[in-house]
Amino acid sequence: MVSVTSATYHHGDLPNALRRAAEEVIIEKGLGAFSLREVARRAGVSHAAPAHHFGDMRGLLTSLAIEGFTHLEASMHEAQLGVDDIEERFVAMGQAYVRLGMERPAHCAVMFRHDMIDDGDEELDLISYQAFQRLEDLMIDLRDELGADFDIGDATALCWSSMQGLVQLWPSMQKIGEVRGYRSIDVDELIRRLTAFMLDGLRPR
Amino acid sequence: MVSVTSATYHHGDLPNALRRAAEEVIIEKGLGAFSLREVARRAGVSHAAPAHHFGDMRGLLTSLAIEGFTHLEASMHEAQLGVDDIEERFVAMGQAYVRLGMERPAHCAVMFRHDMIDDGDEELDLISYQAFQRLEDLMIDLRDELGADFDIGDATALCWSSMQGLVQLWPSMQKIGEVRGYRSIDVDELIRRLTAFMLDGLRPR
DNA sequence: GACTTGACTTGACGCCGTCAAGATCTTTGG
DNA sequence: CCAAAGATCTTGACGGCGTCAAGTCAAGTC
Repeated sequence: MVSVTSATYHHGDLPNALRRAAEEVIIEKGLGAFSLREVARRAGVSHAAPAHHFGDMRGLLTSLAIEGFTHLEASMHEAQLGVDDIEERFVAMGQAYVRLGMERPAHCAVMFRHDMIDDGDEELDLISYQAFQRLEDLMIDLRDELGADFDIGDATALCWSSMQGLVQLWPSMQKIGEVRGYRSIDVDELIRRLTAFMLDGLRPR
Repeated sequence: MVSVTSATYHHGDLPNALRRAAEEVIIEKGLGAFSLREVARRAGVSHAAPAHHFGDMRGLLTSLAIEGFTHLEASMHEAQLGVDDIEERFVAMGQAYVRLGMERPAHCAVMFRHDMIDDGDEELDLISYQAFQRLEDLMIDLRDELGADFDIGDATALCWSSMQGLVQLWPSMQKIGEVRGYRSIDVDELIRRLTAFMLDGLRPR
């Protein structure tokens, strides 16, 4: 007979189950109504179980943030694979960023919340910096291939800000769109048009 | 003798005092550690006093958000006064937006948190839409005076997103700047350079 | 001067995060 | 093979929290 106890008493992979439950709660009720006890309840464990794996609430959310940056870094990497044209790579990068915001809103809600995650965490520091560098590297390639001479820091700040801002403002923009009776916007298409503006701004005149 | 009781038992202007206390708490501890009871404590009233004026926590935060949009709308209006050149007006607008994010971080932390404020509030709806329209009107002027033919919705989305994203990402950018040993950046100057990129992108080629 | 109204307090409730202690299963060392 | 050690999770307790109900107090109204 196989050991059933190991599947009941010892959860198979509780840390992951807790992250998934946390994601659920944040998506359903928002980060403002997040509750560690509710997360434990959904994962089918006692209210104090999360503490063993994550220390406290901050630890769990930090873990979610790390997961978010990991996904972001991977998505931005994959988006560029097999795309030769630098401008198309720029578009793909923007689409990858914003698509993550749409598909994983819970992670995005947490990734820059310095008041709720552990800013000093080394793993978080590392992976978020790597994600930033993916973007920065692209901007360097872009400058070189366009033969432009813009400041890398400025351009990176602009692109990063627009994408992050779009993710955050998306619900508000949708609302305005509804008020005006627009038909719902395709995100990928919008990003294509916004990146076109930015490319025109970065191209040498 | 003047009535002292009205200054003790009846607070002079408790709603405002509570908003100021709330702002303090959010700035000091972040929105994640926000507590209505702490706000009441700082305002020197009992823990249930806020309910009488704002109903509940959501009501107080909604009131803060309304204040934030009101300031934003006013700042964007004032920033354009007496500035004739359309491009300079564009720069001034961006500076006004981001400066509000730096000077009133508590308001900004709340303004787009649909999970913590009352989205159905009429006053909030109205003032936020007015603020949005200030930006949109500028984009229309910009298009006309530049003789361009870009889509107003796209351009507004780009500018709004960049400014909002910059406000949100500012701490992270500062951190990266420190790691690399940059000297601290002047926000107004950064906005000037970023808006220059956007203007180049929007100008007819 | 009784009565109503608005402003605030007090007390209670259940939920929350966290800590300490205990229970249960797994692994290890002899 | 079995006991000790350790990892995993539970139970119970604590104070703080948001909110509701009831009460207290000042001020205006007739």
